[in-house]
Amino acid sequence: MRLSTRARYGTRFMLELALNFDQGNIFLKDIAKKEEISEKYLSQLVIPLKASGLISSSRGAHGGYRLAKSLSQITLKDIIQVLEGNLSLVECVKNPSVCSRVSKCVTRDIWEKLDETISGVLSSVTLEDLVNLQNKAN
Amino acid sequence: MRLSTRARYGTRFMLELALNFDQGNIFLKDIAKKEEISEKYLSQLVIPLKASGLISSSRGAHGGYRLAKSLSQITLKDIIQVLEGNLSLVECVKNPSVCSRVSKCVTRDIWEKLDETISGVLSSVTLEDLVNLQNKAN
DNA sequence: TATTATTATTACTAATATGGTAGTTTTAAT
DNA sequence: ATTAAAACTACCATATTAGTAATAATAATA
Repeated sequence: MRLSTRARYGTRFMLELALNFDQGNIFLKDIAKKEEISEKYLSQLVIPLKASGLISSSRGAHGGYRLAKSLSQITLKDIIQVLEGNLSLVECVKNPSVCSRVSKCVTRDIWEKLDETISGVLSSVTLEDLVNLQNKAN
Repeated sequence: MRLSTRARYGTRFMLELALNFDQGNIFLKDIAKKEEISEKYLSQLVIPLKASGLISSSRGAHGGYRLAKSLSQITLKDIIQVLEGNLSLVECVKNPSVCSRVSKCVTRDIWEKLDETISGVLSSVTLEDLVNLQNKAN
């Protein structure tokens, strides 16, 4: 039950965009350096983030990335969902057809409850909250 | 962020022991058949469960497995912790020395909070609860 | 229009985790 | 002695994770 590096790195990338929301386009290269994440690897994570409409980008000189929504409109759930695909702890919760035992499986009910709890936490935290936390820490 | 098959299969194994708590030793083979889990694979999961003192076993004819504690004393957290090792979503939460950015990393605070939430849910569910759920369903 | 700095795309790779299978040994009841 | 079970040991195939590398497309600007 580990959070993937995709999700963790992607969240940190989004946080950096949030911290520089008013600066216009930010270079991926700069974020990679500041967050100590491989530039090439980060450039893979950015693809689904852009496709989902959470960020937008400009090519060429003076290009870069920027958030496509306001800080309070982007939750951790949005970000992690995009980077991990299915947020569910167990496949059968979202997709019951993968297991014939679903109807008689009590443990599934628990995993479902746990899924809901996790989603609740993740959707309650926005980029705005992270920025506030960051500012308070300094 | 998936729950491993180890954790899922192991939980179902423990639930079967709980459902047959008063029957004495239960054969792993029978549980494997009923739960449709590979017998050999299940026999690997049973090793840490025994080592942790959650179950005990007898060899030879009329051998088998049984719970080593009462139903209300075994939580899902106990089981999953044994089978997955570290319950933490992110390594740095339990083991800060793995990352030099820990002191300045705001996202880590969120992962820590999420860890606590998950632990709370898992430690609130006992085998007794699962048995009650199962009985109510029938 | 040539240059430069950036994102975008594609292809590959090494390491690790997952989900097993197979065979042998030990143990204990009958 | 036989039998039925757990215990132990050694593999193995596949998927996932976490990258690296090289190249193409794009857009500002000198």
